[in-house]
Amino acid sequence: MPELPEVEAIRRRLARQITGRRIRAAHVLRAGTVEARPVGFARLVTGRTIEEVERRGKNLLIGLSGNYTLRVHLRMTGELLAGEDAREAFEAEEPVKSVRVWFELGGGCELVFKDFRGLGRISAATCSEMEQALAPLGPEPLGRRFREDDFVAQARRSRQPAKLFLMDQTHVAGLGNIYVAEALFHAGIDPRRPMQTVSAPRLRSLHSAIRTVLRKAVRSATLLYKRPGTYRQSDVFGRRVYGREGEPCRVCGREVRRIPQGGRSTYFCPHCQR
DNA sequence: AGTCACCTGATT
DNA sequence: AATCAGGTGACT
Repeated sequence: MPELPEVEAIRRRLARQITGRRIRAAHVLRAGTVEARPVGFARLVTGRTIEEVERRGKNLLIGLSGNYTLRVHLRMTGELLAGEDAREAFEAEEPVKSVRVWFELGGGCELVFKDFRGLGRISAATCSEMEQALAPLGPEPLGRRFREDDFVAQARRSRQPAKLFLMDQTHVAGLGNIYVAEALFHAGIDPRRPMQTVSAPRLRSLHSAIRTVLRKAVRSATLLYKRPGTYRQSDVFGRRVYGREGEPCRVCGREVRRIPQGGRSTYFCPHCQR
């Protein structure tokens, strides 16, 4: 489900709920979800205190005492819920099918990783191991290290179609199918066009479009996550092209098209994006 | 660079 | 029965 803005919204909510709490126990209900043997995983995290909740790209990073980090990647349908949210999630499901990992925290608080498709992943490692694992990720698009010249230079070297270039987390971290489509529309770039052939001015406008689109989405996702679960990203954000196949482009009125790229759907306006 | 597998469910 | 779904990594 989530791309950077949703993960950021989840992070903010979670930080308030679980920071400072101790992990009293961890239960792995589906072995495939953790990247370790379940017992080993539980042993690694139990007894540690949650010091912070951070985000890198689409990864949630839960900083634990003793220089440990818990990494949660929600993939398509993962949810990480704490406190009230966790309790509700548990109670709403009888029998419990989609809860994959369950943590008992101090003060009777719970932390639940739910994921009906089971593609999400959780891992635990020392901080330095985790840094290594995350090293391939490109810069945070909303951070200072996402520099326009670097982005343009990298783009000019790539023959990848624009859509695939942006989906590749090593160039920029945190974009997914929706926000790539929206950013490319904003910048007026055809998603099929090899990055190399996009003009420098357009690449600069893409750099800025990525930030604008994401900033706006973070704001809206953060507001909507006051009630997690009820949230459907597609209802929310003022999408220009994503999911609008056959509907009129909001700028030129022509039909928005959908094409397959990299095994997934790309939405764009062939008139506005060249 | 492209395709597929990983899972489950909703929709056509 | 087939296709689609906001992601990623492992294959050819």
